Amino acid sequence: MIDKLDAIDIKILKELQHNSKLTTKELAEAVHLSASPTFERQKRLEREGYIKKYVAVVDPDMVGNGMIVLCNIRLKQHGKEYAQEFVDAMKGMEEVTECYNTSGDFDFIIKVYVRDMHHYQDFVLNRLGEMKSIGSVHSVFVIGTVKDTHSVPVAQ
Amino acid sequence: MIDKLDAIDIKILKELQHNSKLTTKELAEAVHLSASPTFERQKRLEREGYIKKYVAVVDPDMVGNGMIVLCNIRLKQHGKEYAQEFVDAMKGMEEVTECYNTSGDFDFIIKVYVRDMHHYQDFVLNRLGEMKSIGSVHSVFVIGTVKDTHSVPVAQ
DNA sequence: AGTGAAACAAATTCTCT
DNA sequence: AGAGAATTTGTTTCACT
Repeated sequence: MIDKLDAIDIKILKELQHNSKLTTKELAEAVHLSASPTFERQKRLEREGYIKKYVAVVDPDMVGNGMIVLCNIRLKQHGKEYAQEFVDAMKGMEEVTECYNTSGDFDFIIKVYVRDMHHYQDFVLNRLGEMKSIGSVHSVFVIGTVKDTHSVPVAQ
Repeated sequence: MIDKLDAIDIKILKELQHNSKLTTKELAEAVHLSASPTFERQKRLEREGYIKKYVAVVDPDMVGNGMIVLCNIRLKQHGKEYAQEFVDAMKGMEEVTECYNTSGDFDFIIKVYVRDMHHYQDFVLNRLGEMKSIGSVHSVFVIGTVKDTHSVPVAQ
């Protein structure tokens, strides 16, 4: 947990969330330590699960999926089967990158990346529309991305 | 753009979005090519902006910020000054990891990572509450994360 | 826990096809 | 464009503090 981390561990997490291609030497300089303890700390953070994985961040516009829709979904009923059908379907759809069970008027909110409005229409009609678990869909369109850090805050 | 990518480029993007720690040799095996052309393709994808950066994915629970709130915000007025104050403030807040300008009843939706409800209360009252640009705030709490890939779909 | 050197592996470049 | 060898650079381990 967080209280097992000292200031240097926190700095390492912040640096690597920003740029995981830093060499051990560069990271060591950033945290004012030599390479081997820095390396050992990074491995410990991986081993203990603070760092889940390392990924490349791909530009959605460049790969032709620059349109983002936040889609609020209400299930038809709140039985286990309906929820399971929905959850399994979301996990299998590539264009759905995030899916949260939420409080409020809707049951779920999903983030969908598509090429354009035509593809979104196809997604809603032919993919969501085919599911018996879904009661209603309310689409919120992203007009512009103001901020999208790929970092989680790390408490000090 | 996407039409400049062949099937191998797309495979490389998919693999690296899943795990950027693959060695050139491992990536080469995955795409059935030898190391040097694979390496050259990866560099090209970086150079041309398909890959924006490489990051470590940190577990929010492990670092004590496991609570997610999706916060819908309406500005008081739609003048440029108000929007600018809001946007600049969002960029400066670590707990706000995403901020989108949206269609619909609200102007923006932000994703906030906090420790617990007390911290969220503090965030709304003392951080958002201090801003003259904000008209109203509607909080949607994340009960559970069903899916959170750190990947964008790459069209085939 | 940290340092610095040594051993090892991977990234990067180059030449040839 | 891609393959394979050669070189450079980074990772990982180890002996010492």
